[in-house]
Amino acid sequence: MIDIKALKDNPEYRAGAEKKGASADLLDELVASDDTRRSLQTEVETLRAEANAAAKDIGKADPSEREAKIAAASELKKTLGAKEAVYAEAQAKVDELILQVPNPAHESVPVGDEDAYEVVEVVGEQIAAPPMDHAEYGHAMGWVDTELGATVSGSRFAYLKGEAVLLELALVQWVMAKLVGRGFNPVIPPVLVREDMMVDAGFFPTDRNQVYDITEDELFLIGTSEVALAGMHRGERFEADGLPLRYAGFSSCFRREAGTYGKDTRGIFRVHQFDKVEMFIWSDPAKSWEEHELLREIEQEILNELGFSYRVINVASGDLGDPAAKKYDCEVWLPSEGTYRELTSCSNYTDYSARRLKTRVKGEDGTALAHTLNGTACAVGRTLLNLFEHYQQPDGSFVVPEVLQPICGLTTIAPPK
RNA sequence: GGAGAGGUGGCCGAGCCAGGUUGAAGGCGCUCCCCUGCUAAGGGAGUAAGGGGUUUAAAACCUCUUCGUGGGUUCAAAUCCCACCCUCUCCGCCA
Repeated sequence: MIDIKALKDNPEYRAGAEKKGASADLLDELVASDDTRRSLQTEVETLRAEANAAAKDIGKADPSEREAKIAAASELKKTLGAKEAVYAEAQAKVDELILQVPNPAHESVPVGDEDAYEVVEVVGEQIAAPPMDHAEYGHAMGWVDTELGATVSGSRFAYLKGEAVLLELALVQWVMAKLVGRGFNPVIPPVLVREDMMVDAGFFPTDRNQVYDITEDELFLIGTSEVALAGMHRGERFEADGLPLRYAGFSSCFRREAGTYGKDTRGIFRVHQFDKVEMFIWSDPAKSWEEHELLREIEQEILNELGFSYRVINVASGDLGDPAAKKYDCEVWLPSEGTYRELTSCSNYTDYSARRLKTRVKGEDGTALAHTLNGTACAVGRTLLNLFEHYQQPDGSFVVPEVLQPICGLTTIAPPK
């Protein structure tokens, strides 16, 4: 949720929202309806103050005067009720409009649609495709069984088997240890959450059709542990010197992938269920941009140590999504497709999410909304399939990345028979 | 799943049965001041959050909302009624 006051008073803030595609008409209408709302609020509150005073007066009044005073107060209540109805309408109008306004983009975000991204850094070479693409290789090695997954659960589900499981566990262990070393608190959150949590985390109503709904129990499967991590400090007020708070959540993630029929159908690139280590930071508003760079640095360090070729892009304003003021995507070179594909990303939501979560920071100049940031440390499934291509040898054998070897106890894995 | 108890300010905890000077006693903590050679102890004052308005250099002031959440009754609700959520204890079941 955005800051209406800033929208009204701060031209830069407004420009940032327009950069994200919010129309001038929408913004004008929001500001105007908020003005109306506030003047109605004053009227309602004045009436309410009168009614409160009248009620107190009755409590103190002599019994003989009570009846007349009660009658008068009763009339006042009717007037108040009518005004309240008008106010409620004005409030509803503002609520409806404000949810349509995205978090203003940071000044460093390139303006434009999806293709207007800015390449921040390119690491490694665009290596040639190995004999088998990730899907073929996963199947040949007996690591990924999408057919069985489809039989048991439907399309976009898979069984992960054999050494791939050991690789996954090693990846998670390695990444978690790294994050703990960076001051992150490890968390395994619930994967089922209530509706209000989905709303507060900013996923409902916009992404409702992407989320699995457990109707019977009124619970929803999270698409990322970000949802549950955001819930850890709802309504709290931090001391500024207690920040930043950094969490590393590990969970399975569930996505309906509605509207992606025919897209990325090979292997486990796009599946309904995958595991992910997610970073989440509660920051002092004054320091969130430093934290954002930290997230990028960690993501790059992970990619570097896994030996991937990749590039980092500064995502363009039109492709940011509502909550992010700025987002970096780390796209790994996928040789079989001859292109860079997104593996991790990190965003600064500034106060957009915290406003709904009501999470504040008490600092020297009073309280302010906290800033929240999140970033992928390791999307396990996609990392694995990138490893399948980067570490596949010409003879079909697989060399385990050095950093994972001591954890999973494997060095090379024999080619498929 | 069955039975019971309970959710009040940063924390503990009264108030609820008998609705009205209770935004909430008391205590702890915290802040400031006094006292004290240091420390400890003692004395005094202050101390909820959020929204809106007026004004200011800053402050101050007015007002609304909030006693788990959402409704209801009433001139008036922490207090009465309804629904929901959560926590705890006991029983049952169970990785």
